[in-house]
Amino acid sequence: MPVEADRKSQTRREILAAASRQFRAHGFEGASVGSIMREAGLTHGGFYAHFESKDDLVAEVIGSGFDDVSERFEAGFDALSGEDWLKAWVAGYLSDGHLRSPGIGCPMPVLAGEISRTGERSRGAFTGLFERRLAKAAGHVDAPRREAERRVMAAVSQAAGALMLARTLTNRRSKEIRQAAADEAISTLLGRPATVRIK
Amino acid sequence: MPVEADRKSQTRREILAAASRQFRAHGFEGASVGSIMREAGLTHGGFYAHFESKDDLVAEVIGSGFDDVSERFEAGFDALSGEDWLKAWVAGYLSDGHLRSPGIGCPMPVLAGEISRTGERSRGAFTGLFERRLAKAAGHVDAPRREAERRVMAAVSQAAGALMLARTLTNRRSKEIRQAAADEAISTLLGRPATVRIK
DNA sequence: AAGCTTATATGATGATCATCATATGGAGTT
DNA sequence: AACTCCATATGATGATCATCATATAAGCTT
Repeated sequence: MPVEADRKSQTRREILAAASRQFRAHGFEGASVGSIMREAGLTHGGFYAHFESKDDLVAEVIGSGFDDVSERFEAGFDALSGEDWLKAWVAGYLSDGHLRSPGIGCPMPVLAGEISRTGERSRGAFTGLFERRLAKAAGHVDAPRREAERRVMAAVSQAAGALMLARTLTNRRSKEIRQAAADEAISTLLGRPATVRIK
Repeated sequence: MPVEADRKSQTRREILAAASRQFRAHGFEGASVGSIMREAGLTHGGFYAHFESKDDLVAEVIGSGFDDVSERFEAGFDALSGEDWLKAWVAGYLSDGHLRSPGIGCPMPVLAGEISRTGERSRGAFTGLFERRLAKAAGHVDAPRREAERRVMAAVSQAAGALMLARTLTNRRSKEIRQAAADEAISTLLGRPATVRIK
C-alpha cells in the first residue's frame, strides 16, 4: 500500500551507516549515541525508536553494518580472480589510502581489540562476518579448501596486524611493516615467494 | 640521607603496575582512575600527586609500564637462542595461556587499535617500545640486519593480529588461526618451511 | 613534645553520557 | 478542516567519571 512506507527503515539504515563510520573512527566507547545521531542528521532522543540500546546498535553494526564496506572495497577488483585478485586485495588492504582512512576501512584492525572484551553476542556477530570474508578470499586461493582457508587465516592475521601497527607507529616503520607483511602474505597465499607493491 | 625516601616512588610504581594490568584487561577508556587506584590499594584522590592527568598515566604506561611484561615473558627462555628462541617465542605468544590472559600479556593485540587513535605522545612511546622488542627478536634471526628486521616485522604483525582475532572469534577458528599464523611466522623467521606446536 | 612536611583520603564540582518520558509536527485519512 | 498516527525532538534523570580543593595523619626535625 504505502509508497513512502519505509521512511523509518531508511532512517534506521542511516543511523547504522553513521555508527559504522564513527565506531571505526573513534571506537565503540568513543562514539556516543548523540554524535552518531547528529551525523545521521537527527537528535539523540529518537534513537530508541530504532534500537533497544547502544549495545544493541553495536551488535547490529558488527553483524551487518560492515558488509557494505568489504563489498565496496572488493568491488574495485571484481573483474579479477585467482592470483590477480589476491594481489589486488593485499596491495589495497595495506595501501596508504587504507592506512589513512580507518573510518571507511576494515573494522578488524580498529575494533577487534575492543570486541574481544565484549559479550558473546557481539563476538558471535563478528565471527559470522569473519567466516563470510574467509570463504570469499579462500575461493581465490589455488589449493584444497582446508589449505586455502589456512593460508587465508594466516594472511588476514598478518594484514590486519600490520595495518593496526602501522597506524600506531610514528616513524619509517609504518611503511616498512606494511611492505614486509604484504610480501609475506602474498607468498603464503600463492604458496611460493612473491612480492606486491603497496600503493 | 633517606632510608624510607621513596615511599612515594614505590607507590607510583604500584599505580603503574595496576594501570598496566587494567589497561590491557579493559582498555584505556574502560579502566577508570578510581578502579586503578583501588587495585593499587589507594583511593582515587591521591592520584594527582603522582600523575598530571589520566592521559599522562596512559603515556607513561605505554612508555615503560609494559617492559617488565615482555621481560618476564622472554625470561622464560633466556637460555635459548637463535632458532630455539624464535620457536619458543612464537609458540608462547600464540599459546592458550596467552590467549586467556590479556591482562598480563602483550599490549599490542589489545591496545594498538586504541593507541592508533591517540596523540603523538602515546604513539611515540609505543614506537619506542616496538623498536626495543624488534631489536631483541631480530638478534635471533640468522640473516643480515635489515632482512632480519623485515622478517620480524612480518612475523610480529602476524602473531599480534592472530592473537587479537583469536580472542574475538567464538568458534574453532580461534585455535586454527593461531596455528596457521604460528607456522607461517616461524617459516618466515627461519627462512624455510617449519612448524611449531602452540601450547 | 611541638611544629612542619608530605603522602594519602574525603568530599565536592562539572562534564559527559545512556536512557526514557513526554511533546511536537507533519502526512495521510475522513 | 478536524483527526489520528507515527517519526522525530525536547528536555529530564541518574550514573559514571576526571579533576581538584581541602582535610587528616603519620613521620621527621628541632
